[in-house]
Amino acid sequence: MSDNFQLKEALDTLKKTGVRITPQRHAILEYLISSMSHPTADEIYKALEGKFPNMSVATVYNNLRVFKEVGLVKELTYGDSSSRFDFVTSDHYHIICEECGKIVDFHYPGLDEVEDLAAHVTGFKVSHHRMEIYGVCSDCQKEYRQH
Amino acid sequence: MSDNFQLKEALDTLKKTGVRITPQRHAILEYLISSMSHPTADEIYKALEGKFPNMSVATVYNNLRVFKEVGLVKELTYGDSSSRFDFVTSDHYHIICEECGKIVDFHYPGLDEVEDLAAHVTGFKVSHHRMEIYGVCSDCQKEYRQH
DNA sequence: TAGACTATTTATAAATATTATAAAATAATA
DNA sequence: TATTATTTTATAATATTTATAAATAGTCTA
Repeated sequence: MSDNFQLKEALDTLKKTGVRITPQRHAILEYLISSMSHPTADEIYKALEGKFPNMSVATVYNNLRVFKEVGLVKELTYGDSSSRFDFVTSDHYHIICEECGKIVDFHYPGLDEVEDLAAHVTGFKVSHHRMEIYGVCSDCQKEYRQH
Repeated sequence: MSDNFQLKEALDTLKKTGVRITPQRHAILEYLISSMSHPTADEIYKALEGKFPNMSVATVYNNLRVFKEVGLVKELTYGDSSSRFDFVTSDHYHIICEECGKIVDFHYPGLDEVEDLAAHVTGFKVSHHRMEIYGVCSDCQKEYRQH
């Protein structure tokens, strides 16, 4: 699935849900898809400074909220100060390096069983879950060995 | 396991790790254990205002950090603005109501298998994971039906 | 026990992320 | 084209958390 296709689909979703496709929105989506990372709002802002010299940070926040509302983007809140934003593709989880902060995707079938048990025990009507794993990435493990 | 026993154990941990047991620390721990909730730093601060009229917010933050470092407390970062702090007892997870924000504990064996797979696929050395489930609690489900 | 040293608390200021507001600009619609 | 609604910008406001320095309390040793 190419970046271009993902972008087209995303723009389609916006059209369907009646959200205007402004140049800023186009650029933010494009960046989220192509960057292959999980940028903060500020990182997005800085990355697009060249193209949009007078874009406001508020615009980035506003549109990330809009994208979240139509389900194109997920907000990730880790311990650190600022949220990170992830373009939603398929069911994948994240593993996060506690040394350098790198976030790597990995795929796993999904934890339906846990959801079912929790629903049964607590009486909740479950909508979704969140899971991530923490550790030290191979690069940082090497670092450690050298010192 | 009574609150009192948990508190004693916690104080013991502090002693072992050479962390001084000040009245403020005692009170914060006591509150975390007895409250059975997942308070924010500010909630803790407000709850102890009576006992310690001139305690600083910084003290709450400082000590929560200290407790985290010795493993007595976990910091939970959800989407909302402020972190919540949870006294670590045993391996349990949280299910969170999207309507009223209530957080309920539930026990589950632990997701070692996911950790192993992630470690294998990504080359990370895994230390721990985080998982929580979102849904609507039974109270809020009732609310909905009435309106 | 006195004195020296260290850890902790307090009070305050600072940094930072995010949201709110109002005016200007842009796009959509009739 | 005139009107209306949406979006962006610029700015200010809010709130959480951290940093700093002085004051206090606790610990240790001579």
